[in-house]
Amino acid sequence: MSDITTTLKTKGIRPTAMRSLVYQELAKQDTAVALTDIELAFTKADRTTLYRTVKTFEENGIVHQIDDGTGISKYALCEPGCNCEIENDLHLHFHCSNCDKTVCLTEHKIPQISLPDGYVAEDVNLVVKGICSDCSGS
Amino acid sequence: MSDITTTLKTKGIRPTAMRSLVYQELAKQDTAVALTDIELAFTKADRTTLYRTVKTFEENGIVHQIDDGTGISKYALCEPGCNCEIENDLHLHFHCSNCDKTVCLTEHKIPQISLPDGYVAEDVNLVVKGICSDCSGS
DNA sequence: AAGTTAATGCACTTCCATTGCACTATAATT
DNA sequence: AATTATAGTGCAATGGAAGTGCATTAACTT
Repeated sequence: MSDITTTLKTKGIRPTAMRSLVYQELAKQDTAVALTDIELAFTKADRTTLYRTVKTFEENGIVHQIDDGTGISKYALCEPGCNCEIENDLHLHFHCSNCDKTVCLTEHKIPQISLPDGYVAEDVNLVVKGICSDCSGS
Repeated sequence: MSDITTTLKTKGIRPTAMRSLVYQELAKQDTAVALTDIELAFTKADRTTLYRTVKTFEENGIVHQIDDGTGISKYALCEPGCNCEIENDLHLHFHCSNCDKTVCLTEHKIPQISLPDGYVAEDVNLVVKGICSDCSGS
């Protein structure tokens, strides 16, 4: 039984062939990818299946969804030990306006935010837009 | 000549009747609004016109666009003296998952973010999701 | 192996953002 | 004031992405 199969089972997901492949594809990425990107990697699979696969991953804490401000949802595998639910564990994301790639800066945690009275924070999303190291040429 | 007309002219925008009305409508709001909201306020005007009006406002620094993670763009008038372009002037936004309203917390500035080498920041977007004071009942 | 439950694929819908083009109003020029 | 240029507005249509319903197929259970 492969590593991926074990991982999926551990998270309470039935390890189908499709899911293993999608997991593998996500693991290959060094950036967060859009559903369309995944779709291009699996021309034979249906978009809906990929959509639901990713959603399932998300619900089970295997993937986190990133809103980088482009209006297109991006997805990335959670790091080992990542706990997306815990606010303190949230990291920031960087979106390159040149190559349009979005990366997780997992080592950069989001600072504590103070809110006005009566406001209750459940989730924090911090996206920095600019030029990534690949594009800035430095 | 009305205040609004003057404001528009100062920003280099031709002060048409439509634009003054849209400005007025935005000024009334205490939250950031979606294009659809503006559309509902002006049933006689075309959606495209409103769309382009808001875009014009945005390009000329009268309005800033907010991506609150719902996938729907929200717009809000810039505060007097607001300079959306200057990174230090960026404030955070709060999106209530109960009433679906998005507010600008202009007094809450975004802390300085450190990035890995080679990354150049141009813009920072910080959205906190949770329950707003109206909905939390406190 | 039979039956139950979940996953997949297809078709379709919805929602918002955006564009092209014709028409109209505004501002500039004579 | 009439003419021309420039910019704004409205209508129609397109496109992209997210999401849903249902029939089919595959995966687990006993």
